[in-house]
Amino acid sequence: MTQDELFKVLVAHCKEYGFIFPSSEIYDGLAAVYDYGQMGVELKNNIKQYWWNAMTRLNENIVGIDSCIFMHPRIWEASGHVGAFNDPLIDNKDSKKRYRADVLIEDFLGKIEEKMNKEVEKGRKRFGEAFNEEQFRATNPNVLREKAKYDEVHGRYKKAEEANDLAEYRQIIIDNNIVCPISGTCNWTDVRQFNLMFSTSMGSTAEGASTIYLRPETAQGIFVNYLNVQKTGRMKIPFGIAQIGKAFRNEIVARQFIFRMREFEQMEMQFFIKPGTELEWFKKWKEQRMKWHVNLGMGAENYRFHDHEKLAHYANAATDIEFQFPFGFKELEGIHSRTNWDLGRHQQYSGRKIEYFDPEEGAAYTPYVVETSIGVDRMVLAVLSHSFKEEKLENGENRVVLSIPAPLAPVKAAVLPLVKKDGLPELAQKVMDELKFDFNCQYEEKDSIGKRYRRQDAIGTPFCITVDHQSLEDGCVTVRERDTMAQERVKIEDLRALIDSKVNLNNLLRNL
RNA sequence: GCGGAAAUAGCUCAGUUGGUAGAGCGCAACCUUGCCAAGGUUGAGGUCGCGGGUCCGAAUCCCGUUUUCCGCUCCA
Repeated sequence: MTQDELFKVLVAHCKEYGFIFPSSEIYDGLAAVYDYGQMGVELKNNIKQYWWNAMTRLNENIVGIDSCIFMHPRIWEASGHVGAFNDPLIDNKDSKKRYRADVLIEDFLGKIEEKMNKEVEKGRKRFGEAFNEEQFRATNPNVLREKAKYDEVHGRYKKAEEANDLAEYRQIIIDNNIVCPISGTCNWTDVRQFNLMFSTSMGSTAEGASTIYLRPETAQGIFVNYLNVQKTGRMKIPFGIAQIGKAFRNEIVARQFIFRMREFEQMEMQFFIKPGTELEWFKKWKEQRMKWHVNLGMGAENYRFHDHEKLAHYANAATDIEFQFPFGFKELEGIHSRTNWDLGRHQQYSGRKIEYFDPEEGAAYTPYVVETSIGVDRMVLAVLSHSFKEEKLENGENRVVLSIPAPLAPVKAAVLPLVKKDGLPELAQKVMDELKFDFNCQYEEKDSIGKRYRRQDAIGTPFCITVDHQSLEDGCVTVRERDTMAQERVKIEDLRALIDSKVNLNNLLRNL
């Protein structure tokens, strides 16, 4: 089976066994929106708990918050999202390629500059020692011609940018005969604005309503609460604030199942530090986060760092932790050294002083930030795609099993009476009562025992506990392990400790 | 958003040159059995994605539309 086919089978499996459903399915679905089902939500909650506890319990200097999706609109101006999340896009009708209109124009300006520089180089060669670049640029007709063109286009471009004049963008492209690099033609569509932020209005009357955005990232909720947390929690630098929450991006194309959704969930931690120490902390968090991933036991070879060469406007170092998904190595988590850009901007836009008085330094500064940001849904997909296996058994039959790391498994144990008579269901219910407070358990008495084992394999239940006739006499049950299918007899009173030793999240956390 | 392909029962699919839908698995109840997807009986479940059109008659032909997949494009 190719990776492509495997992915399709996985998507079908997720639906069939109640992990992930297409949203609004009875109304034909809603593009790139998915709902978590009865199994998916358990898996997702376990992942979130693993992260939350790793952050807030294992680090005394990291605390959590839960900020709102609605935030003051000015926050998104300060963060740069209002500007940068708005791309003017244009399509070439012949090649069917889409470009950012502003990038096309900027590339064109770059080419003019190149031409000017070439003329200057020619002049330098011709005049040798006597060459005066400034004078040459001011007098050479070839250079002046290009310069005039550049100034004209640049002027129009800047004006259009300021006014957000989409028609003018297109006119600039047409007037200068800027062609598509693929088709070589100038057959362009209109320029359209794509706002990647969802907006809605707050206020119940139309007149009093103001436009607000659904947050495109959870990070800003942390930054705007920096002062609150630092002061009320008496936090001392270095310290971190963690948050899990929904974010929304109006992606032009959202695909690959839950890998890129329009509504998604993030787990972000912003770590506030002294300026100048950011690269040291960046390195530390890179290591820490990789350790958190590898600790799940899904194979260190399935992860890698991908350092960014082109950095975002706010960052002075950035890397991704990539995971080997069925469609290749893709970003799972981002770690960014965000400098003091965000806090600085909020200081500027809000007018509030956002600083930290460092007693050791005897001075105040705006803290630097190292961010770790991971997609919950991507994590769910990583676990599911890695765990999904189709095995060929000795008897020639196939078995579908989800080898989910036991502490993350939705159901920890299934309690199964071998037959539904002779008092076995009653004893099995007692076993359920023994276990249900500590673990998410399922009770099943329908169908043959083998079939029930397979059903539990398909949802990744680590343990099946079978109550048989002998159990009535010796108080022992059969514990069947998911991955090896090995069985052992265990006393009912020892079950809790045995299961706990394998599924307790704290065992994972202890290794961090 | 563009191009290509697809949509029939919960799932996987069949359905011939147009004649108002079938299978296997699954599901529910009961009987029999009991350690790796057993057997039997009975039953529920589909106006064939949606909306138009052609036709005496459309799951089937035509147009539109929605959704999904693949490829572009975009991706802090």
